[in-house]
Amino acid sequence: MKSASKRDRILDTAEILFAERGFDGVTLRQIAEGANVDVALASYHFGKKLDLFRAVFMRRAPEINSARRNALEQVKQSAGDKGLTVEPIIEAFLRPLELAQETGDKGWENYLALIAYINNSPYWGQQMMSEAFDELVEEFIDALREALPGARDSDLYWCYNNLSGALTLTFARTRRIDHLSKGLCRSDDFRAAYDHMIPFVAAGFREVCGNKGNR
Amino acid sequence: MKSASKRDRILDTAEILFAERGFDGVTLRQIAEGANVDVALASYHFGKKLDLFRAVFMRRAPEINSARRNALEQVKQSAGDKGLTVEPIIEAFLRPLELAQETGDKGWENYLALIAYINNSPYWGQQMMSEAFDELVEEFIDALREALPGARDSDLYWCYNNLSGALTLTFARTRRIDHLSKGLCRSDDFRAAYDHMIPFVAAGFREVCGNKGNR
DNA sequence: CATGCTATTCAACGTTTGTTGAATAAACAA
DNA sequence: TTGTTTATTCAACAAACGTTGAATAGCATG
Repeated sequence: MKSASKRDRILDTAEILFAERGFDGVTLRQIAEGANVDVALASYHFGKKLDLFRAVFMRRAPEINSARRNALEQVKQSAGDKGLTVEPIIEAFLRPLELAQETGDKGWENYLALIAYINNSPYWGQQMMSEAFDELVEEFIDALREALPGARDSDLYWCYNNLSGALTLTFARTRRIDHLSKGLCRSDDFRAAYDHMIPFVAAGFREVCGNKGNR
Repeated sequence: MKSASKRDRILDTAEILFAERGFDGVTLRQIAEGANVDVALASYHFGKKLDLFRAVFMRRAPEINSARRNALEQVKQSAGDKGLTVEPIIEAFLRPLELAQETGDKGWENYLALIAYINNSPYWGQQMMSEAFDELVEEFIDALREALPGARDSDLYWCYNNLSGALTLTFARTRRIDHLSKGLCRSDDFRAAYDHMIPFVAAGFREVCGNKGNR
């Protein structure tokens, strides 16, 4: 991170700090200090503090979307004319995030923690979330509708809400499960988190959205 | 809220604002203004800002715990020697919160939104969460272990994590599902949220924690 | 009424905040 | 080389921050 441009170092540091402490919990001076840069430089490159936050948020969103889109496309092709099933769709939605978290690039871990922060903040940020991700989410819900014929739309959306919540808490890596399980589970064991989340969520969709025969 | 003591008005207003904007997003002066009270009064009653936050957080926790404990006790008695099953346990864990949100007392809605905020904040608050709720959570996990004989402990904890995430997002009432579903679902329709969450989560537990025959 | 205790306000403190305009350095074009 | 644009620092601003100590009011108990 030392060799990156100062502009990028500001983004990287802001990503870390915003993810940890939220928008209001971080000062521009802390970001500047972490990036080894003058305070005024953040304003020069990004404008207001909120604009910097937005830049951090939008930087990695396209990469997530394209990874997910590719995975979904592959699931559709594999299914062929046998028809779509629930679990592979859920997997296509979730696994790209696990892979991002497992790259060893701490930036991705921080970014997803930032998403967790925003996704649970009612006051602001929802517009950013929708702008960045909703279009592709709709495509996944379309696929699930196809895999669960006869499902009510409202049921599908409520199930997606449950999925989103479970995923978000995993992003946050709060270490609460570490404490609760007395070390048996670790918040940063992404493999385990997703391996449990995927069948859990898939079973929930099948239960709530009918189609109980087709398992 | 006008007739309540100034001390209580501070707590009520702080509850609203902390839930909306988080600890760092709220100033003592905003709280004082909302409560129609001098700034210094918050410090007089509660000490530091963090102590006020803690007071807000701890105020309603016991009531949740006792409501949940009663519900769990009733489930155990109803089960008798037929043995515990998953869904009633989940229901005992969740329904008391729906009831709290449906009392019409906005304070409960705000309080639970505050919980959502803390539960997804990695930086701090986890100690408060554990202190307030973990003891009873353990009792619920014990009950689930009994209902799912042969389940691995780690599986139970990961499933609880999924449950906790889904519940938390419901607390937050971010209105994102409203937007996504084009008004078909509403974040403040608690009945619908819990009616979908309970079977969803129960199915997830059964799927992941084995015991697939006993449905 | 006087006394003591709690609740509340007032005024102010030393910091820290986000942001800006001018000054300087670096990179690049002609 | 110049001149121009971009990147970066410097210094400073007014505003807002949490917190405190002293002053005032309310309200009991004696």
